[in-house]
Amino acid sequence: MGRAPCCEKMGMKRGPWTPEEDQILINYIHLYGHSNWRALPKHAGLLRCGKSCRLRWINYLRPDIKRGNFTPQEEETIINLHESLGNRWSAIAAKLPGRTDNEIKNVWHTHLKKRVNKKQNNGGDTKDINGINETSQTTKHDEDKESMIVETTTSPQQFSSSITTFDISNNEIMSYEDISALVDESFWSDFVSVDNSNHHKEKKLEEDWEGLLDRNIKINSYNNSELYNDDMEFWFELFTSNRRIEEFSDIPEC
DNA sequence: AACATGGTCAACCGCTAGTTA
DNA sequence: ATAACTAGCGGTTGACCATGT
Repeated sequence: MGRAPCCEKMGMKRGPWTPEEDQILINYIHLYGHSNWRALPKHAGLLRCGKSCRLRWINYLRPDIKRGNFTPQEEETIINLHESLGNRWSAIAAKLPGRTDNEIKNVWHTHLKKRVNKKQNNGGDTKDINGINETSQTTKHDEDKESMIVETTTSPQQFSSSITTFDISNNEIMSYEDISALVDESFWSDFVSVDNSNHHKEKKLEEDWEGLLDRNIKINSYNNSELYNDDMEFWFELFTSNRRIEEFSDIPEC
């Protein structure tokens, strides 16, 4: 069996993502989900390979990503899990809500590995990692885990700390309400079960998307100072509203 | 001030496993 | 059964930044 080519190398853009590309990707996934990464960039109008889009979404754009420094508790968890799981970063990430395997891998190689090695060389007192007394921290640790999960879905800071923001709330570009207007109640169930032969429905979806894309590209006015404020409000509102979270959770997992 | 060095992290590469036709 | 394809994973790279000399 021959290895399938990752993507068409010719004409595919590489390197850091621009805010425009991020916005296109996030808007597209809001509308259609990501059932087929390979086809996604073509339909979304992105000059990226599907793999790159997937990585960008999973490691950076996903709404439940928790940004910022790892807490001592998280670091402790990583060290403990690494001891039992080894370099299975995705398995470790599964135990840390809002953290990606890539991020955990990075923090392991840059901080934690050294710390563990040092500890082992010193004879290793495993009770106090990062200056934390494990015994006294146990209950607090569990509480922190709980609050960590809540924060993951409610804190607007995780988005404001991100380099990239999206002006989805800006009326001139594309508000969530705009997207919702395009996406009626039955959209997701219809879309998820869409029959490939149903060209009419697909055509309509394409038209909706192209209209959205057109608007965003035409405007092409990135005023970052405004963007940050509006963006933060948007995400805060989005993730503090149960109704919206439910709607958002309809995006199919891959 | 200029350069060297090391740390950080986003993104890419190549492989494997799973799924579909 | 198997070829073709996709998603996901872990390792690696390279750009950028901070700090040291």
